Amino acid sequence: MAQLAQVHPSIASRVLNGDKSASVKEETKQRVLEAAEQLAYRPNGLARGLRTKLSHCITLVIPDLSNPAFAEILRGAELEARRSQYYVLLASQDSGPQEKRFLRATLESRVDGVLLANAKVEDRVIEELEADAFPYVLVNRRSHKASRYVVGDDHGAARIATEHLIANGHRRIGHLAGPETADTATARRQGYEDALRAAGIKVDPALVVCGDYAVSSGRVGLRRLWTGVPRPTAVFAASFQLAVGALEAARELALEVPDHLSIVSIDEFELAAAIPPGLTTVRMPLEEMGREAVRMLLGVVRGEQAGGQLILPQLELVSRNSVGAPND
Amino acid sequence: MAQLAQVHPSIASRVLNGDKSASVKEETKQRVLEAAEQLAYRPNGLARGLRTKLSHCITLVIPDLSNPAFAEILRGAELEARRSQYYVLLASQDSGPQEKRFLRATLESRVDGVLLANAKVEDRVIEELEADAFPYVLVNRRSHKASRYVVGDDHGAARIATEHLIANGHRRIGHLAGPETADTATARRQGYEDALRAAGIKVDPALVVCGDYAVSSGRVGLRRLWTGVPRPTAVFAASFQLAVGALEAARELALEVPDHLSIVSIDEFELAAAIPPGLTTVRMPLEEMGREAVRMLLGVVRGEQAGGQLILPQLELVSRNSVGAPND
DNA sequence: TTGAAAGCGGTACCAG
DNA sequence: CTGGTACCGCTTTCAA
Repeated sequence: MAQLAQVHPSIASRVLNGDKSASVKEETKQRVLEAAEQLAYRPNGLARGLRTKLSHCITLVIPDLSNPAFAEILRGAELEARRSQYYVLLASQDSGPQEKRFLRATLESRVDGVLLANAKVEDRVIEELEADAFPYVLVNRRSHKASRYVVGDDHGAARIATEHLIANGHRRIGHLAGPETADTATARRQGYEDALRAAGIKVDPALVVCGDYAVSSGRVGLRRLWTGVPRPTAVFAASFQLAVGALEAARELALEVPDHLSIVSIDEFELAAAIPPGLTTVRMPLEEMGREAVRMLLGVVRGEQAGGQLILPQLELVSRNSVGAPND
Repeated sequence: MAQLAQVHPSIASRVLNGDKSASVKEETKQRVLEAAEQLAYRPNGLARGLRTKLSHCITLVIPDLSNPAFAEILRGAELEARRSQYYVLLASQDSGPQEKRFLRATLESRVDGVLLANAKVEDRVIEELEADAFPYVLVNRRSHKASRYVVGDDHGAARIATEHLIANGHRRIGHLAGPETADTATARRQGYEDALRAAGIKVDPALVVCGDYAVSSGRVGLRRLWTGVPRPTAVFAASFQLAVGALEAARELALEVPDHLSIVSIDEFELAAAIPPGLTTVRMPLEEMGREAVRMLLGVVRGEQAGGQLILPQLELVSRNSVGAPND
């Protein structure tokens, strides 16, 4: 490349990197640019990375690819990364002994930073990252150990969902909660409880079932709620999958939704419309979370920004047909 | 690292890479190993890659993350890559002007190979890859231009689906086909037609609606089919999303499934059980496709294998409640 | 304004 | 068996 332009490699480097401080004769610059164009020249990323200590890659750790919420986050992350000429290296956590494993890439200095997306990250891992001062950002997960995270407004979303039920006249509102280990789940539960209290409704622990975010949890959860006392007239599900499971159980129980039971959930997907009778949801800004997390991470990598806690406010109630008035 | 063990870096390298041909005194070897352990030493991947010309990364190009089928493929790919100490770099095609763009990584010699997963890859791209002798494998997509691909048995799956309908007594079977530009779609259509012919049923083009693989296509497609002549008693949808759309339309049309209309589709997901009345599907080995594609790709990278065409045979009819006898 | 040289952190191929 | 050395392809500093 350099020889085609008949210049020294260092000059080529300066030109191609748009080094402002370097002064290069206009004619020479042109020669370089033309040569580069002609050869469709692309500098070797590894060599460059070796020299500059920047790999231009980040890792995204994701617990479960089949969860559409993570697909959204991933998409946002990839979009934003690309805008900054960064690549996203994927580490799905189900691919073996977690722990250090997914940090291998960081240890090999293959990546400039890590995004931890609601992974069941051990606090220990965060501490280590923190101790090494290695750039990382939590996505969709808070932690008091972590100095940087990007999350949605889980509390607010849960409030909106619950208030929607209350506005429709419900008083005995059940909650299919996510795992107690997930702070998204606890925040949503908080929001649910706060909405009830704000409406002067007593919070009844018997109306809350904890499980994980999976479809099967929603199924058994709803059965439990339905056979319990008091029996709810509406249910707020902490995740799309939980709602799907609940709907499934309702069907098995021959319950009409929303006539016998109303259901709302968090996280909006195209499929929510497809499942009869059409699931009412609260949209969380998942893609935006991915974007913002990358933005924050790259800010840290570039040393422009120490990071911080970002709570994305955008919420939207997507009203369909799974909510109606209580029937008793 | 080398200095802790008090050996020359080259020795350390030999030991750590388990170079068989090199002879190293047992004691020295131990010293190196201990030092490496103690420092939790990980060689710099970039430096190593620069030297060995192997980045230990591959790119996976995916058209659309929100399609669960690709999530499955991705998962398989990631699993298999990890087994071979490889990293997967993600390039979702919706992230901007495609074309060369997603090949940037290859041009920067950041990756050792590319997986093209049913991307709407221009033939030109394939030709280029071929011309450069750059390792690549098509996944879930055939092309006569391509010397290597891994696909499922689309034709067979379509046959199984259609035959299932026939076995249930249907004769007027409609088909919601995928885009004519996708060879998976054409293969499925072929399978559908062949199954009909094998059963002595005349193929009627009026019973086939082409669209894309999206939910909305399924909705308008089913409406078209239902209002057309002849009116089908059953429909074979070429994708899960198409089936979802069809189910949606059926609901709008107040059709009972399967009483008024039977539906089968290809691609098995957990959600298929969740959508009333429970969608009967034919499972395609998506995860396996991802795995095998990576396997093939790495074989090529290592020069052990020229590649070839791999058609994964595993198919499975997952019978639920969306298929019944025709009602007329 | 340009050229030369060093070096990022390894690996590979020598000679000792 | 071990140590030296060159070099992968680029950036950066310094001298010309």
